Amino acid sequence: MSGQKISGVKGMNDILPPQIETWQRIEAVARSLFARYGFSEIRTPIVEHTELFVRSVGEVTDIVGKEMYTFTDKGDRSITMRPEGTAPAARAYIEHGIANTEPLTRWFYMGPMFRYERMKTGRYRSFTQLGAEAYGAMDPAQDVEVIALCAAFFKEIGVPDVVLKLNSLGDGSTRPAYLAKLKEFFAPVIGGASEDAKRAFEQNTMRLLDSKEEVLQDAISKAPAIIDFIDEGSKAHFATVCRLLEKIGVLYELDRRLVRGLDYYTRTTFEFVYQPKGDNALGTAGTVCGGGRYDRLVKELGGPEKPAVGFAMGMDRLVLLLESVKGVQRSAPTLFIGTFDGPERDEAIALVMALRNEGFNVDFDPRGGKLGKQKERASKVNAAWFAGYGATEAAERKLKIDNMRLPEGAPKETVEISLDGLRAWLNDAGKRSS
RNA sequence: GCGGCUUUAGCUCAACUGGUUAGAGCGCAGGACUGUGACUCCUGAGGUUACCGGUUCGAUCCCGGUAAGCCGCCCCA
Repeated sequence: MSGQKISGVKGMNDILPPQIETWQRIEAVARSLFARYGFSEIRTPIVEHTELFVRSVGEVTDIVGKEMYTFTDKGDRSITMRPEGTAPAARAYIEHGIANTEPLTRWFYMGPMFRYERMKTGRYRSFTQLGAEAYGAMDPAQDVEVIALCAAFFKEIGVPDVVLKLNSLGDGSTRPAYLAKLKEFFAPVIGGASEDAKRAFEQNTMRLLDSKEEVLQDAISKAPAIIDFIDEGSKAHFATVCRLLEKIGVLYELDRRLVRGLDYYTRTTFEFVYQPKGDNALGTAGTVCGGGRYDRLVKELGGPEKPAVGFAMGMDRLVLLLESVKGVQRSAPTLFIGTFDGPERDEAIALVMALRNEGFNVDFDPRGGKLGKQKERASKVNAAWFAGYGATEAAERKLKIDNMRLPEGAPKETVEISLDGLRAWLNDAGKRSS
């Protein structure tokens, strides 16, 4: 009957304190930075009609082929929990006729995505993406703005060792010719490869280029690169993207074999990959951000002809990465006030609440108890300062405040502050302790 | 989806080739200090050794299954 423990669903994790603070920091930096770049936040539902993803992401991709959480709702509709954010954003863009009200639209979103995959570090069934979409600009400056936004984000958040990889897939006009060449090239060696590779060969030949299979490595290194086949317009576009990136000081690496898994990409594609010198906290899940241009997606989904560029970042991976380089940081109160039983306790509590309402980070122990225990508690929550408030303090209208963050073996440091001067002192102490 | 590894207290890990009351550190709780003070000392509470079954006189240890996690492939953020 009762008492049976129920665990969470495999691959879907809870985020609890103190780890939540890393998430909130990322979210805060994102909101502020994206706003400065002119991007507005959108929120779309977790689920969409299955058809949306089949048509945009591509029928033969693994995402659509075997990784979607799809179910039939009570109205007999086929519904899918979104496996990515670009298609829902495009759907909303079309559905609300945004193209009719503004020629240029820049959006971003954050939220959970769902894919039924084998679990690994940095790869979950429910994962969170932070993505941006820019509609309406064909100019290479738009590609560059989006890429620069990513680079600025990594810099601001303090993620080291991410390198930008860049490639161009062309506008699609020359792709059939390229694919034919590629198939021809791999045909002699594909026989010795795995079933996975053979399936890729048939259905999604470009994917072979980032296969890790031993028998294919030699061929991969010599395989024709799509960038040598692309149309003149795409070539010029790509050259400008590269030139502008150099101009604004964003470092990149050309990666002739960079192909992306979703069907809708055209022209510029890019990835930010975590490549530290030592241990890699992400293992083989090193891609932290992937994006590119998808000039035909909006039209293919029934909208107007509108070019677009965007990217998606894996926030779970970002969190993992930040924790591996910075550890988990926990916010702490500036001042912890200890209370005594007696008539002054009400005053002490009122003081705590008043200070909080004025914007100060002040804590106390609502359980009361011995002052020693309260001070222990203050130490546990890493309070910067501690002061008892009892009969003496109430009478003298001043606090004796102890420094709780003294280095090992240092002499005690206690300051006496009048209640009237407390706000000014806290302002100063808050700045120094955070 | 394929191959390999792992699972002992809330956390990190012990326990000789299967042998009886499964340990430690951290954390948590209490006391020394019957309320002006924490980082000291003492004490305590937590385990059907992931779950189900098998072999055995006897299983944390061996075998099978299930679940969860990890590594590589695949895929991708």
